Amino acid sequence: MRRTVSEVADAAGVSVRTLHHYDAIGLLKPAEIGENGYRYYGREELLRLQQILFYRELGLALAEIGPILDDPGFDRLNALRAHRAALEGRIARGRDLIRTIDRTIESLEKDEEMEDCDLYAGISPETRARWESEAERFWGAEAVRAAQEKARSFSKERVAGIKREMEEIRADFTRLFRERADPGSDAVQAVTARHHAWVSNSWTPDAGSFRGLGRYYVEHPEFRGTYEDELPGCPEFIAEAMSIYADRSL
Amino acid sequence: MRRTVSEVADAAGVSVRTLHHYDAIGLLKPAEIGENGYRYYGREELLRLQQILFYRELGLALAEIGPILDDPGFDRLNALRAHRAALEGRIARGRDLIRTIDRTIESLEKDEEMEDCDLYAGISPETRARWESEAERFWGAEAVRAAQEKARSFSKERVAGIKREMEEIRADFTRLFRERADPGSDAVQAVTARHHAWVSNSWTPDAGSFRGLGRYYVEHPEFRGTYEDELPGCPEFIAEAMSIYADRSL
DNA sequence: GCTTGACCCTCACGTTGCGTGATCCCGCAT
DNA sequence: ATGCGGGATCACGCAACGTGAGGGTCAAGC
Repeated sequence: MRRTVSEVADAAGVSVRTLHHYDAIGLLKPAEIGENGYRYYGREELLRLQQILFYRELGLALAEIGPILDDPGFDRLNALRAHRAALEGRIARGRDLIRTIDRTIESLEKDEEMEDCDLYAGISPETRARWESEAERFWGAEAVRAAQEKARSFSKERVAGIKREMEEIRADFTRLFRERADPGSDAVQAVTARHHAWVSNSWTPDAGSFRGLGRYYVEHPEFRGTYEDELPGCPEFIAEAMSIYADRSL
Repeated sequence: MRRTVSEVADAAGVSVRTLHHYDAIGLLKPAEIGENGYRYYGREELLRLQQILFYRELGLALAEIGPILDDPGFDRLNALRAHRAALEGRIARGRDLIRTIDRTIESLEKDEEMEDCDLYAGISPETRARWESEAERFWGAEAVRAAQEKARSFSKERVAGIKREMEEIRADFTRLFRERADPGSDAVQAVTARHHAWVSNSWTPDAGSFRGLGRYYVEHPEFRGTYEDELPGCPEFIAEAMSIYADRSL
């Protein structure tokens, strides 16, 4: 019932080197070492390896796994909670980074293809894909496809007009956000109503259904999140991101 | 206008060692090196450092930043998109890990405080806090506080009855999930109706409002996600997680 | 002119979790 | 005897610096 390194390695899906390493740092010692110096592992060690891999999978450092397995009275709960909190922090940070990257991408694209007369010019393919999947969930794939079909038939002037109007509403929202206007105020209501009317005129496949409009708008690059949810970033985001450092280094 | 290492380091918020390192790997060379061997930086280098820090902040590797800054024709868009995709993968993985950790924590707690007669016994403080904040967003802090007040006055028998009923509904849902029952089927409708009725009787501060019930239930440890959204994990999740490796190593 | 303290330099090892050789040993089949 | 498919032990390499060790330099006060 003794297994060699490669047998254990194959069975557990790790490399031989990994077993050597775990042995070297004292995390998993072989049950027995032959006269020839060979490492031999038993059932006990296999179970321990399983647990090691389980905690490793959770992202715990090898140095932390040893104590957890060795001390039965170890406070696994707190160890896990701490690790969980760290993970949440990393996720939140990752989301921030993605937002910044999206805005960077959009800015770069704006610079590059200013002449593009597409309705989606200046909006990253990622964001556009998100919009579309959002819209499909609310209105159905059929309705969205029909709307896109219709949009393709618009004249250049019509497209330019729509884009301008969209820009105006965007500018209004930006101003309100900047001023941290009360969501219940008349000014916000007016812009929201104008936005809703515009969306229903220009975009909504079924004008009768306003469900999800808020969330649809949520994904606009400038206003990510619902109105109550989160304040938007500055449009000159690159300048803003740079200024974090510029403030200190100039 | 020439700055020494520590001046630049203080201004940019990095360490002197970092500047040494960037010099060593050729990412940021000083504008000039004095006869004494001192590094002196100019405005040009400060701007470059800003950009380096900007991209570093996005999580790019130093080895990737050099080419981006040096080659004006470099495809920044694709570099950023690739990085974005990597970030999304990391986030998704992080969420999976957190779910597994939550279930592990809950299981450990179940083992430890089985005798706890609290309504929330066996549910992690994290999950409970999420439930509460969810509920507050739907019903308002006032209503939730009142409901908790009322719950505290329940007799032990009443609490036990509620928990048993909750367990039954949970078991029903689990079975349906396991069988991958059609969300529109009568069986699912029946359980959902029973659940709604139970929630409205036992918990809903305002019995007239069912808004958000779905999302409320979503956060139940066994069914994370809406019904259409995501299948639940096995209750004996630890065994399941372990079996990933057990299959291979036994 | 000398000391002092703050600042600069260049090694060079430590961190994390192994991957990837290089070189040598062991047992079994031909 | 020979070859091959395992073993074993170093030991360097990776990313992005942190952290001393040991030793020159600068500006200022005495």
